[in-house]
Amino acid sequence: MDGSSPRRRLTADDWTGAALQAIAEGGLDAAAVEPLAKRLGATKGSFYWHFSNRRALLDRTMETWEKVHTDAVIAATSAAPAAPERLAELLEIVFGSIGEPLELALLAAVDDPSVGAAVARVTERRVDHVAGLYRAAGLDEAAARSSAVAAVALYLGHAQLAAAAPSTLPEGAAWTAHLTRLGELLAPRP
Amino acid sequence: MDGSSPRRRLTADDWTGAALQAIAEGGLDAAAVEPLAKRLGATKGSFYWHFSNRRALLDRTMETWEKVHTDAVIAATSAAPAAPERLAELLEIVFGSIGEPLELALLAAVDDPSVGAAVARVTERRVDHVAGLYRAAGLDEAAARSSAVAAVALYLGHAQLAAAAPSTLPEGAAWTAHLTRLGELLAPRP
DNA sequence: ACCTGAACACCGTTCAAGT
DNA sequence: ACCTGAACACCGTTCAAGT
Repeated sequence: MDGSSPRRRLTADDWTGAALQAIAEGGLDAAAVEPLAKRLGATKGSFYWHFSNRRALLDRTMETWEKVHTDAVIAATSAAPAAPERLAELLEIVFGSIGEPLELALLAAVDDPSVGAAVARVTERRVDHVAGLYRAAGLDEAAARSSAVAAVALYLGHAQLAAAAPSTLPEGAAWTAHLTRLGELLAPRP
Repeated sequence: MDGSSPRRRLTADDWTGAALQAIAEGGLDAAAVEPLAKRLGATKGSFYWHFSNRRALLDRTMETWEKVHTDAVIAATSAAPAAPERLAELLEIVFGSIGEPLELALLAAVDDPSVGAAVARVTERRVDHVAGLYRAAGLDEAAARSSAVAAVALYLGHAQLAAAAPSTLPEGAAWTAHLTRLGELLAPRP
């Protein structure tokens, strides 16, 4: 009986952790100071000791997400040497992560400045990374970048369809395979 | 001096019109009852005569957008007979509309139930329409649908990149042409 | 029929006061 | 150093009262 219930003193990480959980469960709006305080068994006044305002909380929360999530994805896809065969593998990993509640909630909330900026940074890193793979597969700089942007756009659009209009999506492994094949098609070479 | 400034009595359409304008300018949050009332020179009480609550306003606003926007796009792309050559033309029209402030604001606000539902319905219609074009181009039902979903996903993702990380996008007509070419590549046929 | 004005709830923010 | 409690502003919502 120690790490579970109402501790007396809180850290900033307690607030960002609660925020991430709230966002995954109820969208960005759920990360409101008063509800979070209730969830943590504290008062709003306590919050304002750790953060200057709600915006600061969201910024710090997105920083955390950025580090944990992006680094994980990039690490997972850059462990082995870059090669044409790795392309399909990477895209499978990327397209396979579609549907995580937190990521869907964040994509749906790019309206918000903190979320929008973080998603933009993460997206840029993804594009860079995928462009590197296309380069390693033999494309020149410009073609690699165009193909990478198209691949990431396809991924983002698919995630949005999954979130906003799931009934439109074809189902099953055949569709995933189709998407993966598309990722390779995006590169304009015979 | 009649149709311009502070009329005495307002209609529901005045409120939805003001809402659309506010959303395009400042995002969904800008469509708040009090600011809209100020913009229209009325009180919040007046709003609640025309609508039961803010949600009802957003629903009706999205209905308006749905009719005006989608019908326009579909009409513009279904006037001529469906044919393989029309595919590139349609995709050019669709990809060309990327960047309209209102559409970007709505895509960024799919978080909201009213906006999310409307965007979902519009997206489904777009998929149906594009699938019809792929069928007319010779694909069978399943392949046409997969290709249509992929094309729309590519469109949505591109719009999201334009909104959230514009600096990532390659520039100019060459890139638009690349996208258009991709739309055709999405259909798996030699 | 359409609108005003005052009221209340909820959440963001501040701050004096407590431990 | 960290937190409570009361206060105030802003926006959503209600409603009695006006025209």
